[in-house]
Amino acid sequence: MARFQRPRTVAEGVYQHLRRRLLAGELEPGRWLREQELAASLDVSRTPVREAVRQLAQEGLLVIEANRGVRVRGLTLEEAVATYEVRERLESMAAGLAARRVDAAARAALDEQLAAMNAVDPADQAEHVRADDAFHGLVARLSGNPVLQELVERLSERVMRVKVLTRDVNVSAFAREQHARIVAAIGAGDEAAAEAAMREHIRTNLRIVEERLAGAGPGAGGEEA
Amino acid sequence: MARFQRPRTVAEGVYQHLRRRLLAGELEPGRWLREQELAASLDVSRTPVREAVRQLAQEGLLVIEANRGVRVRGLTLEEAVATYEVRERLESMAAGLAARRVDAAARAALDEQLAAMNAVDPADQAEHVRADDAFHGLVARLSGNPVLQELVERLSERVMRVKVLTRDVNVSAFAREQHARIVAAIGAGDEAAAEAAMREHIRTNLRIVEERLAGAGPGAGGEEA
DNA sequence: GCATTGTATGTTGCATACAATCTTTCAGCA
DNA sequence: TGCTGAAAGATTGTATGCAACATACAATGC
Repeated sequence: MARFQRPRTVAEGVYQHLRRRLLAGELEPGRWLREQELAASLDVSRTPVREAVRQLAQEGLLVIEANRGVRVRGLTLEEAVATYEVRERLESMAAGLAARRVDAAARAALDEQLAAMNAVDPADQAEHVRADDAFHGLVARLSGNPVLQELVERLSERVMRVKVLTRDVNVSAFAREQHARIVAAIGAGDEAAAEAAMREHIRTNLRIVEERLAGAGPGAGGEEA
Repeated sequence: MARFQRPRTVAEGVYQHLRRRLLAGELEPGRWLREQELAASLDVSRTPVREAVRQLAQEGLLVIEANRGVRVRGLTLEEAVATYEVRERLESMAAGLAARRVDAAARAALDEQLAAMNAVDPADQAEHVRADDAFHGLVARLSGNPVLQELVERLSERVMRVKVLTRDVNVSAFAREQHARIVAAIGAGDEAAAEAAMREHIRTNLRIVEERLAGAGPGAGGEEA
């Protein structure tokens, strides 16, 4: 069928399609994906499918095994913890930089995003994950450091994956308060406070993820030899 | 001719070939690369060339322009500074973590790498860049955080590119002393000292890059609309 | 003279056919 | 019964042909 309107290229359409299904948790970890099958189901040839798959593999969502196929990548507890540890450093750095160079437009964007997050239907898990990701992406963008922004966005895919696999939506009033504190610190131009607020926020989330992953056992799985 | 021994796949061979030429500064920024021409010169088809080019583009070494071709990406001063700022955070984090979990094997590896760096022929610029990159990669690996390691390695390509384009080999005795200090701090298990030493080392390099890029004008260029 | 449109060209983007490689299975044999 | 090995099957990896797209330039109408 292949009805993607937005993307200019077929390969990009396939990429977005697969990425969406992966981040939604629709394709469970460990599952085999065959290029031929994907191509047939999307009514395109193997070539653009292959291109999309390679890109997703490089981003860490798929694992290519030589002459064997691609599998949906799982997440170990160690990997999730490692991701959050790096995230803590990068995003607190971004928050600090954003506070240093904040202006009226930045404040408006942050307030708007904050309002959008609070307006999300509490039952809509996927939408919450998306909104939270957009908030963190905005902070990264406001840092003014494009390299930092790129790395944060790259990690955000794994973060979304962690959230989906652990069902960590973190909709609590506590999370809202942390978000508000981050926005306030950045808006006030208080670099140290912004860094600290972001660090605390991510540490809180890490604790939640650790609890759920540890409680659920290996859970996500899919990383055998 | 296509004589690559190591890689198992042709696409990987093309990738390594192009990557090497790019990091060596052989392919100047702004230059157009045509798939057909590359394929013909390597005596392979366009398919693996295309795959390699896409990967290099995603890594930030090439820029794809729709239906027009790929260009070798240039580096602006802002981008170089942004890269080093992020690097400072990530690699100091890595040094600290490495110090926290250091053991005999790690000490041996660090000493060995340090000796290898000091043994490099001072005239061999490319070898110096490689050895320095290997040192930083080793520290990242010793951090024990695979996500951190991956990001550092990803940035290292741009770092090498910055070094080649600015001809920053930084062979000075000062740099050697900084490397030694980093190794000593990690070996002693002094987390704070290791972080500080790495931070200082990268800041020094940033200053050198800034001077050279600013002095040479836009220099590397190649980022027009 | 200027703007607009038509056309030529070079490049990527996609589809299909073929080759190489790995896994698995099953027959033969100790 | 367990083991070796070869052949078959399945999947990725590569090559090639064709179509679509973007740009540049010439032609035409205003």
